[in-house]
Amino acid sequence: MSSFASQESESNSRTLYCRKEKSLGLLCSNFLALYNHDSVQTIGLDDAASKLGVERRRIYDVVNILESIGVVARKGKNQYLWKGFGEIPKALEKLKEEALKQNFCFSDCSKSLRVLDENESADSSYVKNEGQDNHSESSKRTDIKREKSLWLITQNFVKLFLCSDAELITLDSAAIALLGDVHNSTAVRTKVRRLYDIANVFSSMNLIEKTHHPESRKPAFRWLGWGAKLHNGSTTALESNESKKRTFGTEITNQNLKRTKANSSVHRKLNQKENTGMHIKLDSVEHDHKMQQHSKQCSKGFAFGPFTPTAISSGNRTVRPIRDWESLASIYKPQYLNQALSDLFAHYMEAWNSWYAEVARKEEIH
DNA sequence: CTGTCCCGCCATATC
DNA sequence: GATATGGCGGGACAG
Repeated sequence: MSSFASQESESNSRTLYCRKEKSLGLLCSNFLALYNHDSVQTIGLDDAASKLGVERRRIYDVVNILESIGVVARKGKNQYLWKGFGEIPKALEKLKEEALKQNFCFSDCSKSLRVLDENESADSSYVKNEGQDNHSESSKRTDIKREKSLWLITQNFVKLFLCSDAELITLDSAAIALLGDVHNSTAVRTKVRRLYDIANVFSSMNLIEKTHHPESRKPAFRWLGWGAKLHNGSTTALESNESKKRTFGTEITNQNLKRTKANSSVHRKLNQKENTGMHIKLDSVEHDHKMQQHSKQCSKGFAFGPFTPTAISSGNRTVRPIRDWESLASIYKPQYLNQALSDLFAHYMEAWNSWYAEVARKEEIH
């Protein structure tokens, strides 16, 4: 059957389609801002989808990524539990232990190590150890279904950072490392797509940061971590302070505008899946240069103001009243509640504040 | 052009 | 059967 759903792609839908407004990172920020309250216990997927103004499929993406670092946990059908950011340090610690245990570390320069990874032949001793409390509530035959991509990829991606001495990782190298097959270009491309998704979510949480290699100009990501970036490699520590609370504001809510799709051409392709066995092999390791200045992206999602859910009508009306630019500007002002982070970016904030004050003054005069 | 990555088809798991 | 979940990659976007 042919479904022409996009009829009104005439002059009406001439609207400015902005890809950024639909990004997973923004959606994640909105999601976090929506549920990061102490009163929140459960998260309904339908509720989230409608409140955030996105289709359900996207909620799965966000939730799966967040689940892999402990922020949420699956409770049941359509239901997730909000665990909070306090779980992140624990989750990261566990991931690191796991990674070390399974030889996940890669050194540098094309050294391939194996990661014990189960094949689908024998599904037996595969426990997900979900939750930091390991009490007797396992061993049910509720064996976790093959935790496929996103959840696993995310965890492995994190492990890559946690165990790597390289602080800059390109998505290509990560994909190859997580794939163990340098040759299958299609698989690598698909993996890279997923890594982009994850990277967007992590970037919105400031777990990682996008940069470039010093002179390679190649895009790469740097691990920021959740807490303070401590230089001495102290393994323990990790005093879970609840003060590490970042505010995830929402700038522009996701809208329902659709990308102008030409036609729903039914193309099919036999797919092959061949991601079993993992070889860690990362190269292109560069030493850290000095922090380059102002690598902030144009749209920081920090805000301190109250979250304003879309509250758009369930249809595709998508009328969002744009506030005045002053409040928008205030929203754009970076806000770090974390002490170390604010320390790190103090000069940024200073520069920003002075600039902002100047602009405000001029505006007033004007 | 390359890099990014949104969208949604449709396979699969689950009810 | 219906519904919930999410793998996957085409191809639109951004620079």
